[in-house]
Amino acid sequence: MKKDVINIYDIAEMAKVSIATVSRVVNGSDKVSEKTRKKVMAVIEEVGYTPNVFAQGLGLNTMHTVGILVPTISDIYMSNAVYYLQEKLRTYGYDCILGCSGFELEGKQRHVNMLLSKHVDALILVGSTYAGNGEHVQDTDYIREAAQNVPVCVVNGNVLGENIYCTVNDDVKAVYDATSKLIEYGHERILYLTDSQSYSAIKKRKGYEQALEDRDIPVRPELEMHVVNHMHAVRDQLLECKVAFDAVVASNDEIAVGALKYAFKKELLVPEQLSIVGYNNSSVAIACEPELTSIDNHVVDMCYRTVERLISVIENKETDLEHKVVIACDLISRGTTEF
Amino acid sequence: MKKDVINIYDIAEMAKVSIATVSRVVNGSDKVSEKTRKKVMAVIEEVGYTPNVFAQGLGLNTMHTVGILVPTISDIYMSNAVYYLQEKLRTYGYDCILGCSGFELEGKQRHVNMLLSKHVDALILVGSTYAGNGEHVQDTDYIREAAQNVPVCVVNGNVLGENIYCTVNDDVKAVYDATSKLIEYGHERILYLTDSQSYSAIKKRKGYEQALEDRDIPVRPELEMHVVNHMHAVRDQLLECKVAFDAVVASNDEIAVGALKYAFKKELLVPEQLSIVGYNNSSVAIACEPELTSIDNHVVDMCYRTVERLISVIENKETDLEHKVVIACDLISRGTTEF
DNA sequence: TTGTAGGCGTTATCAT
DNA sequence: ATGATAACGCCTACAA
Repeated sequence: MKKDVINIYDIAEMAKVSIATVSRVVNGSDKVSEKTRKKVMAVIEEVGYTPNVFAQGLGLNTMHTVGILVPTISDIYMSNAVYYLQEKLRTYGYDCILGCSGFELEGKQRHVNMLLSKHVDALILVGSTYAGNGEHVQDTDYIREAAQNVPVCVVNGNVLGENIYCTVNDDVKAVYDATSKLIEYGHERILYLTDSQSYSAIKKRKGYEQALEDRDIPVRPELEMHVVNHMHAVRDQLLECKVAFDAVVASNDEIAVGALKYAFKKELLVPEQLSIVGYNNSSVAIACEPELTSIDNHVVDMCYRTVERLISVIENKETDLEHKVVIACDLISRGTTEF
Repeated sequence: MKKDVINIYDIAEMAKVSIATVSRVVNGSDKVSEKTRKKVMAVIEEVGYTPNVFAQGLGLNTMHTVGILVPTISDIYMSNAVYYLQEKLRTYGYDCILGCSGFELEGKQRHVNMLLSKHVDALILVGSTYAGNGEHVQDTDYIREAAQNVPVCVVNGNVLGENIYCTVNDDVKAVYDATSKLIEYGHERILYLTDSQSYSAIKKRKGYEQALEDRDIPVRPELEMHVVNHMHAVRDQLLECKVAFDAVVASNDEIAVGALKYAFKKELLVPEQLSIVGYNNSSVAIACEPELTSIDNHVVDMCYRTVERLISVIENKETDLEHKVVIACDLISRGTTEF
């Protein structure tokens, strides 16, 4: 079944040169006469020779591969990010190897080690879940440890440490602006809904609270609700709770759609009686009716910037890059708000 | 920056044994005395030694890795599939390396070769785009070629060839049943919407046509529309077209939601004046209102079965497996149909 | 410009 | 049960 694999010796023999010469041709060395190069290339093309990556890796200790880790790929945000990351990496000649770590520390550590053991040239962690919640700094120690071996990038999270490069959204400002708009339009009882305590969730809440404080509106704890990340669950939770509210800021679009379903059930007019702002500007934001006003976090930019910086670290060994780059967000206005 | 990597010689020296013994311990050979094993393990644990995968690969020509190829990961169906595939593969000790090939032949070929050049132990192609459209059989030649090196699995597509294993949905039956139901409920002018000519799209249309024919309802070409896979595009296309219809069967949920948006714009009552059936039972199906009746293709089952069969091929070298396994679909009834 | 030879870290086949 | 040693396929000084 298996095709017999041909190696550098075969090529050398067929082209009547030494393996060193073949190697030079393959690696584009300029110390080869044009004539020999042509001769060798002809043979290579003819038999379709590809260098054995293991042997290459053994000597060079690299495979031109970067490891991408996400908590779960089964999430629109993550899968988009992975798509753009790998697309950009390809243009630089890097392939990627994927890991889904789950949200628990143990899984994260195991997967980081798995990727490191494959000798990836770098590690990209996608999602603020990798940034811990700021309370237990030691929860991100495994990242700093990994960074001793290869450069580590964190997309949408901030982790301090040498050889770690972060790209984050300006979540505080985005939510601050959205909340401010809601206040401008007369809303005072604004509900903040989130499903996590991650780095970015915390920043979003901060933006929410700051907007209220700046307008001297009290921040009420009962208006900061923790929910399960599922549309129906959010809807039901809202139906059961007794607090009054006239607007919702959600930490992702699914949650926001859950709020929309709540309004539908209660026969509230949207946006007149209930305004809703989502986050991520994903496809569910336009699947619903009215369509969701949502904050676009520019995943494409984030990913491209991340890869560009990473490449400059890998190839130029630049180590004095800014450790954190901030990407602005956009408010995309649709039918669930008056603005 | 880089930690000095320790190797099998270091361990051997520290444990005062030969590298052969260390290798045996690492690989769980039973030809090692309990005493030596303990001694060696102690050293390994202490310094945290992991075998170099390149060196291992060089000798064994495998990395316990399978390549997963999708046209794009930025698609709910694909990202879910990848998630379940890699999850299941992990339980068998295999990691995965991901490629996004796009929908063009050239990209597919390039990525298959890329994955093969990494010496993956197997290849999994996700999506009926890899099955070609049945017209140009030679378009799948590169898959048969790849199958000469490693087993190839196709999820949701059928490709003939030795060492190729396919898992497909019973799309014909699923759409046949859904269409039949619509007919039972009095619909006669049923629109079939699709965005592709892939293997599975063709099967869906076949189910649609057969259901009509079996009830002596003529199959009208103008009721089989090709659309762009985007909700708004579908809505607009329907708004412009002049054919009358009272039901829609779509080849995925996004398209179905597009039809729903059309109904909303035209102020049609759903499901009374327009019934809609989607496909994939994805998250957009429950984001809209009324929620979408959709055909669930049991991605989880598909993926698990695929991996199980693959493993039995890899590990037991079983080659007499059925080349095609069919997984049934379920009709999930929601608000866009009367049933 | 080209060739020779040593090394990369394992695994596996021999002896012992 | 253990150890010595030859592959595995490539890269790269160093020699010619």
